[in-house]
Amino acid sequence: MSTPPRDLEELRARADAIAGRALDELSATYAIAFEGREGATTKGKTGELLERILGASGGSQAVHDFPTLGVELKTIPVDAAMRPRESTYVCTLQLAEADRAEWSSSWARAKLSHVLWVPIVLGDGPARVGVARFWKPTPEQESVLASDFEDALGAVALGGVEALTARTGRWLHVRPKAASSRDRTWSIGRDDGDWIATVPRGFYLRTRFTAALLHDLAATPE
Amino acid sequence: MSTPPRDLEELRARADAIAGRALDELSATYAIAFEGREGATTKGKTGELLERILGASGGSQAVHDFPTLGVELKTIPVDAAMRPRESTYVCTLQLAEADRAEWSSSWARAKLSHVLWVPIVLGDGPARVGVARFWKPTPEQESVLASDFEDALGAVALGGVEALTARTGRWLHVRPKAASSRDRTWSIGRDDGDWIATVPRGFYLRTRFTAALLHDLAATPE
DNA sequence: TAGGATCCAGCTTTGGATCCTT
DNA sequence: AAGGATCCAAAGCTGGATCCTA
Repeated sequence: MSTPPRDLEELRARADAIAGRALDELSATYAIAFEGREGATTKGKTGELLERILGASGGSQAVHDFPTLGVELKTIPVDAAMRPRESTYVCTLQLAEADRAEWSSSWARAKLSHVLWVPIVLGDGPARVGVARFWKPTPEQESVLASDFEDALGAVALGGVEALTARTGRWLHVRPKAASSRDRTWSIGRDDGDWIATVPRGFYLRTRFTAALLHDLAATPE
Repeated sequence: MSTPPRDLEELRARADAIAGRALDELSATYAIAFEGREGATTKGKTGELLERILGASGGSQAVHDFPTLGVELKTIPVDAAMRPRESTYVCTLQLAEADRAEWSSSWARAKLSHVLWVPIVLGDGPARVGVARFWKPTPEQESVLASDFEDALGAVALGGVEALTARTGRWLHVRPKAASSRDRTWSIGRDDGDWIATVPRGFYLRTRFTAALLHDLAATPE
């Protein structure tokens, strides 16, 4: 809908311009279809609406939402106290390449290196856009994320994909990511080097991490 | 049943002697009545059994279990991983004296100053005695306990007993302690200085504290 | 009433399952 | 298959209620 923002300031200005607006009002203003069923924010629709309003590229390629700025857009549903209700999807885990992957060159790291967090405030009234904030991980934050990432891949390398559960990882963890649990992709299994069909997985940020992050960002001047 | 132990070494030796023994076997050996209903460890019975086996004074007076040693006995039910299932009772909160109480002279502090923790391991088989360990709070631990204690009494002093909930306190917190919620004792209420009838309360150590504590003790040589 | 504690309904968190679009 | 995520049953935790004995 919108053209890509030329720079960070333009992106920030666009985000500021929609802070406080209700989602259904925005979809009408920008003439973008947006129907939640029964008033619930529906799966993925909000993210796509904000992408189009802010001028993100969209599409399924493995590039940033704002390629020229290297910035990723994340809409995050929060309650009135700015606390997220859910974990946040980061990207797919390439199980077939788990033995070769490294944090430093990973798509997860690239995505998380610069994020524009756009809270979607779900309170008593209609869902509204909150105050957006840019974030880059501090060295301390990144070292935890890196260690979580490597723990996950290490688990697959050592014990096969069955050894990797959603319990692994302090802030970044791995969960199924598929339309159905019958979906399958290929991974290394437990029995030495055999390949097995297994459900696809994705990386997610735990709620306790994004909750602390949003809290910190709200307490910090821009 | 047993005479009081003469010193800490004798107490330790008695505790070591029963480590690994099943509770019903011990009750038979020592000829002390002990019936759980349906195999569950029943309220208070286990503590009383261990008191008698180890030679604690028993009774309801506000003195240590081993008065000459200044040691308190705490039986604590744990799972196979030495994780407690429940919070641990410390002592009654004297609501009527809440405005004058201080940690340094409190019965809570005296009780917690030297504890013999006796795990009761509840796993697949019958309930068994685990490896007992002595504990004295480190200065860091005690400062948290002191601050929890003072937060609790401060809440009563400022806002009345209604302001004090089980949410107050990081490690040490306050909960009802009565045979029934109709039981009553006297406390300061919210409406300035009025005394109101309210349910009696006790201090408890939260499970997350005793879990960390047992974990640390198990990892530490004697 | 104090001491020995556990019980258990309800709320919260966890983590596997699922939905839609390109 | 990748990207945008939320759904929701079951496990875990919290904290008020309760049981027994002296």
